Amino acid sequence: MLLSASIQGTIFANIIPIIEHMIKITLPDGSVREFEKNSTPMDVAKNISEGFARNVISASFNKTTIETTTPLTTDGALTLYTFNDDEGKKAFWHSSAHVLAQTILEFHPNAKLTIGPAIDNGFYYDLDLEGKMISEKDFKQIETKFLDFARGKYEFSMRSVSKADALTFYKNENNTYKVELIENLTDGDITFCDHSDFTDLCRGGHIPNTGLIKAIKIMSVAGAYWRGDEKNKQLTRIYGVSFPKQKMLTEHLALLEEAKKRDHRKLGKELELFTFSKKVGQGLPLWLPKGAALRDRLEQFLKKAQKKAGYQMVITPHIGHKELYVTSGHYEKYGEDSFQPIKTPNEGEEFLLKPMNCPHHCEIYNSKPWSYKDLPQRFAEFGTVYRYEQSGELHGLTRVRGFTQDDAHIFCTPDQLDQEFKNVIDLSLYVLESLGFEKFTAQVSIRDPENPDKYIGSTENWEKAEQAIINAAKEKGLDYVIETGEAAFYGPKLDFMIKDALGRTWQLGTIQVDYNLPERFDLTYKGSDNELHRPVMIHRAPFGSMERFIALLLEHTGGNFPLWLIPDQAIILPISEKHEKYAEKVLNQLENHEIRALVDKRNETVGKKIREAEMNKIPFMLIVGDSEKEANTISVRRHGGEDIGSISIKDFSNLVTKEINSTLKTF
RNA sequence: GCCGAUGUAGCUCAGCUGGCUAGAGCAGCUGAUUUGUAAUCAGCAGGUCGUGGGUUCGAGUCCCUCCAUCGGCUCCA
Repeated sequence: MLLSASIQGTIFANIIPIIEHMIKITLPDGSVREFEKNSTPMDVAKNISEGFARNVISASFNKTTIETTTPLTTDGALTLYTFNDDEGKKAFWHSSAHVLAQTILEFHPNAKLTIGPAIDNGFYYDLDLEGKMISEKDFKQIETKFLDFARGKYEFSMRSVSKADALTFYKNENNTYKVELIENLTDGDITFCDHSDFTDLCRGGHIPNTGLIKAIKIMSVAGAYWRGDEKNKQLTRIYGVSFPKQKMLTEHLALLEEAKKRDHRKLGKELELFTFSKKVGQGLPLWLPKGAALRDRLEQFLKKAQKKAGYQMVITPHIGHKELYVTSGHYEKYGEDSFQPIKTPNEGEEFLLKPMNCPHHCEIYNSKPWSYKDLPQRFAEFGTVYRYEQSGELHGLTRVRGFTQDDAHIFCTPDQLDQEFKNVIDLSLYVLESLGFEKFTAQVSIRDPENPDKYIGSTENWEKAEQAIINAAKEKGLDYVIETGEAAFYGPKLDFMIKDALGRTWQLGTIQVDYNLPERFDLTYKGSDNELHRPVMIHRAPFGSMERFIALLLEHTGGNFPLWLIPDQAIILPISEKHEKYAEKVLNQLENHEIRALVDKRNETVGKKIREAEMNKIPFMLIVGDSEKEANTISVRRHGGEDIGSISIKDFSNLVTKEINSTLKTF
């Protein structure tokens, strides 16, 4: 559309004598201004104000990204972006990727360029260095050279190139990657971007010139497969981030440092929640007493809600006969990449460490005949499963080889599916809300229609399942995105995605609709028509896994867990040895009020005890000395320093209860 | 698994281009101190420098193997 409009413009300009012609530009605030035809977004910006124009780095016209130098030839809606806008950042970082590629070519003239997009927090460029490598030692000189180029204030300019010319250009460079990209493009849609003596295949969206980039930091170098496919060659990916001001880079790096303090691996160690041991094995978390207690509290919380929601707890073994997983289809799909089967010494029977609970729950369902009147049946289990994750994929508690799912499987009639699914959404939202997760995205994962052999089951059932999920998400008013090709092999799913301290997205809760396992396990129920019918199955885990959920909760709260969940709610700090007895008495009374507390009896100053209680993130410090003993009170200091003053234990208990009730609602 | 980096005391870190018995703070232990809202003082103890090889007169330091961890890629039932 845009292209044809500009071609038209060119034709008119060439054929018809230039007539003064005005166009109407609508700005985001709704105001309309008139400009001469062929004015650029930068002209518009200057018309608004010179100061503003200096900050404008990118633009979109009728919702299509254009250059700030692109002549406007028709009436339309124009949005101008600065670095403060996401669009502006995107243009800034995308442009930076061009300069990065130019810089790398200085050091490695034979490097083959591939792609270099802007990402959420910077940009990267993938190059084939043909055996050469780049390591952290090279970053400094890359940054220096980059800034040299940036200071050249080279303008970015776009030009259309015919498919044939584009192919010739990159064939001459022996760049098979670009050739492959161009071959998939339509002739007429191909554009190159030039700046300085550097040229790249590019669809556009740049800042006016390189001089706007004042600060650059090469963040890391990594291997990345061409087109994201493991079978392809691994390229060198260089990550960077750039800014229009040095100060912004400094602040950005400081922010990253801050985020590292919330890393669950660091906090988990500091707060003595969990640990790992090389001897036990990588990816196999060991829960310490405080962590285990916290985890148990989370489990009790969910069990209580689940009981109300009509779930029943079941328990299944940690291993299962290989045939079980052959039946479910998991063995075919994942068997090769799993921990290999355990063989019994005499019979040679093969067992697998349980990689998921669903097949076990199917067999529970199969343990007796069901009537439609019995459904839905909801079997829940905190089931520990083991999966062989490749060593490089392990990550703290978020990606492990042994973990516990807060799993449940709902077996219902097709008629009950919608309601059951919506009930699960309610439960999932209740869980997220109770733990203070406000920012999350709901992701609907559906099949990839181009890869049908990745999935089992009939197209008809898949369509039903996908529709059921989308309907439920809509009806519940979830803000959801649809991801094609992200479904499980047996069914589509709705996942709740949460970001960690560094902005990486993780899947927590999940709800999946499954028509396939019921087929494979031949699950049935007797309908009102006295015929056997197939139930539908919902797999769901509101936490996802205890491990990952607690990891994300740690990063979100920075270790300041909700009061109802935190391991130690209060610590009693006797001023000296002679107040120990009173401290014990206070502890006893707190226990009667079901407040989790401990006494710091060490021979240390109060100052030191407070310091350590602060670092241990204990919400309340209860200082007891002569005056408290006298008045039968406690002096309450809140984590962070707030002095609540000297109050009775009953008042303190009320305070704690009130605070807990404000965050923890009943389901 | 692949690319890049890291691995020194329980924790956080120092140890320059290879050169005396490997250092510090915190934690621990012992003693003194009996303390009022973010670190009381002193002493002691603690390390086959991730593992196994190699180069060298000599290796925490250089090279290789493996293991683990970190940042990515791929994968994620």
